[in-house]
Amino acid sequence: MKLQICTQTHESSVKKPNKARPRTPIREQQRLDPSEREGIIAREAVSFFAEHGFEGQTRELARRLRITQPLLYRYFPSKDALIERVYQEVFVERWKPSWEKIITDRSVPLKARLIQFYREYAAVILTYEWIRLFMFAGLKDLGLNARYLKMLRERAFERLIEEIRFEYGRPSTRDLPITVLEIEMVWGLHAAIFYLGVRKFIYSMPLETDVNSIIDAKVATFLGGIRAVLPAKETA
Amino acid sequence: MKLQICTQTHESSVKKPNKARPRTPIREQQRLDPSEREGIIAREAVSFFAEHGFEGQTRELARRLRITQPLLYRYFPSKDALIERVYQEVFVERWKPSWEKIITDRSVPLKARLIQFYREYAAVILTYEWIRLFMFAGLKDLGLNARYLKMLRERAFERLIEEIRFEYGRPSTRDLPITVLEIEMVWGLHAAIFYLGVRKFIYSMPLETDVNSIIDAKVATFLGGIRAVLPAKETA
DNA sequence: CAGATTGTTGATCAATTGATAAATAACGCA
DNA sequence: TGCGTTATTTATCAATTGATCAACAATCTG
Repeated sequence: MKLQICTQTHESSVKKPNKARPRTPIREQQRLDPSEREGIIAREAVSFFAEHGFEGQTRELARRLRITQPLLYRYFPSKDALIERVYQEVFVERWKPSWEKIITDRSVPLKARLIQFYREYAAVILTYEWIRLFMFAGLKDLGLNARYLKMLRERAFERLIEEIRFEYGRPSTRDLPITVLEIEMVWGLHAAIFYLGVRKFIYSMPLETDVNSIIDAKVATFLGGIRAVLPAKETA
Repeated sequence: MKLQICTQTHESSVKKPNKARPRTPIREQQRLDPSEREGIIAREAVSFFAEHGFEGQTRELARRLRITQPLLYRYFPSKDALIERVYQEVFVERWKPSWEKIITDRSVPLKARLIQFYREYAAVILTYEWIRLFMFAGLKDLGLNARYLKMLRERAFERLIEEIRFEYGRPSTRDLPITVLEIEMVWGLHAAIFYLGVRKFIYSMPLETDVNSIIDAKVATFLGGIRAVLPAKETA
């Protein structure tokens, strides 16, 4: 018997065919356009599965949506299909192609590029939904995480190392493959940022520090440290 | 009317009283001493829940143990009690009090102490069971993770910072509280190591490098970096 | 070997839970 | 206003799943 909190977006459309139902102003169930309903379900599913994991029950999700459980199956053929949509919504849609441009824009100093990229990237992944869903997905296996990280490596990490090589006058990664040490350094930086999200959204430990300043510091340390593991300058 | 598949455990038990069973060396069901059975169940539960999460079904756990599902309830009053035992087994039993001595033993150079501690600590937590159970517990909430990390901070991190302060001639943490920056540096080191386990056991990404050498490198970087954030030397 | 003790199993319950189909009702259109 | 379309609900199924209890049987004791 919970308060009928209106879902902010629809209640106004109610008075559509006039008639002015002077009844309780309480939100009524309504018929929505399929695409709109589907979007609402998908959005709520993101939040729901992030909180409860993929074992969360469709009935409770429906309750949060203030619809009945079978209606979910009108829009998604199965629970797995809904989860697939959640992945799409979070791990694909939230990737910004502009990040790749930031990294490679040599008109900007390298350090500034790194800071800008990691700040923007952190703003996306350091959220309750992203961090928890990524972890839930990993524990469930599925190749999702490996696939995502492969993309992250190709689109961001490898370009990033190429830029660092260039900055310090080292051979291109096309001529001299990325070394284990180099990629390990990048992983280390990534770990530091990602772990902030783990502490906050999985361990429930409030961060005592500003994320951006942590990122700035980590990037500075990173740049200082990676020089030591770069391949030698092209001799002769 | 189900087929009476003999549950592999009894058919041979027919010829009951001893007599040197030269029969197939196949595992026999047997009456075990309660304490022994309990230990076996607890051990398998650790492995089982680490793999499937706490939503893993008691029936499948029982199948892995080659016992029937109700027998679990002879030794543990509920599934939650069994899970509680799993926590105990992994997060309490595996903590080594000797670690605290390693950190504070000033007859050994600081860097060597740090390396020894983190190597030993990593050997314990960088396991399939530890990493995954810790993450499952975190996602399920429960205060477990916060409690564990509080202990880790008190028993290890704070002593560690005290030793670093001493090494560099800074005021004791008893006189000057640990700063946010200091503890954040330690978290960073911890994150780097922990993330190795996440990559391996949650993302299923094989590590290409020796863990110990990574630890050595991280500790070295850490020691170099933390000097910069230590409080000023006691003046006058 | 008889009888007691108790570790173990088979049967079963009640609550969940993903999924389906028929009934209901809101909306658009003539 | 009446009718068709279809978004939504009600009712329900079948498989799961944590938990209980009486029956069974292995081991011990006298």
